[in-house]
Amino acid sequence: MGKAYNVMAATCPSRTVLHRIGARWTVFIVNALDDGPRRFTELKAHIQGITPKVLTETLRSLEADGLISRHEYDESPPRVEYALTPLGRSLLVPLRAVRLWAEQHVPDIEAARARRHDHA
Amino acid sequence: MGKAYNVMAATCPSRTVLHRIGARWTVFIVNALDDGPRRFTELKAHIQGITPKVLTETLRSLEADGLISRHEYDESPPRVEYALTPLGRSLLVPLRAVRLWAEQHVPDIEAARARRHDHA
DNA sequence: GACGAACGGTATGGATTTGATACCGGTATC
DNA sequence: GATACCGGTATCAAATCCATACCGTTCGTC
Repeated sequence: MGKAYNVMAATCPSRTVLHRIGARWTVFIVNALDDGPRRFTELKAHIQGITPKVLTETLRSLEADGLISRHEYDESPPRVEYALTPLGRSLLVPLRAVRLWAEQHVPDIEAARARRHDHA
Repeated sequence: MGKAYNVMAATCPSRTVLHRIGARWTVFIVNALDDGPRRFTELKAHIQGITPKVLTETLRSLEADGLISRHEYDESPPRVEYALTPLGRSLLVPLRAVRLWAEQHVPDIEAARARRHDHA
C-alpha cells in the first residue's frame, strides 16, 4: 500500500482535494469548529472579516466533501449548526498545526519582511 | 508566554501569515523543496500545471517572508536555485502533514461527493 | 398588531487573484 | 547561423473574493 496518490500530478484527484483545503478560508473554518458545533452567526462573528457569502460557499464546499455536517434543528425559531465530521476532525490535526505555526512564527516573518525593506 | 497571536482576529498579523500559507500554491512549492534545492524549471516541471507567472509570484512572496532562499550562481550559463530556509523547513513539517492527509483521504472525499450526487 | 432585532442566508457589482498563452534576452549546442 | 534551454515577463481572459445591501421568517416588546 504505497503512495497511490501524488499531489504534484496535475490530473491526480488528490490535487483537487489539496486545492480545496488550500482555499482561502478552509483553515479558519475547520479550526473554528475545534471546540464543537457552531451556528452560522457564531462562525461569522468568530472568524472576523469573513463575509456571509464566502462563509456560505465555503461551508457548502466542506459539506459536499464530507468534512463538516450541517444540522438544521426543527425548532422555533429554527437553528442551524455546523460541526466537524470524523473526517473533518482528522483534517483538523494538520490544520491546527498550520494555524499554530502561523501564530508562533509571526515575529520571524515580520523580521524577514523588515530585512527586505532595508535592502530595497 | 500564552497565545500572543490569534488568527481569528481580523487585524492580527498572524492572519496575513496564515493567508499567505494558504495561498493556492504555497503547499505545493514548500513540499516540492522537501528533497533539497531545485531550479526554476525543475519546480515548474515537478509541480505540474503551475504557470511560470504564478510560480514566480509565489516564489517571490515566499522569499520575502523568509521561507525560501533564491541563490543565483554566477556561472555560465547562470543557474538559479531555490531552497527552504530553516524557517521554511519548520513550516514544511505541518505542510507535509497536510499533503499526506490529502493523498491519503482521496477515497473518503470522493465517497462524500458521490453520496452528494445520489441525493441530488 | 406594528416595530425592531436576530438568524441564516442571497443578490449585486466591483476589486483582486489566478490562469492561459505568447514572448524575450542571454547562453550554449549543432 | 539555427535551434533549444533557462529564467523569467507581458498581456489579457476567467475565476475568485470582498463589500455592501437586502430578504423572509421568527421573536420580543409595546
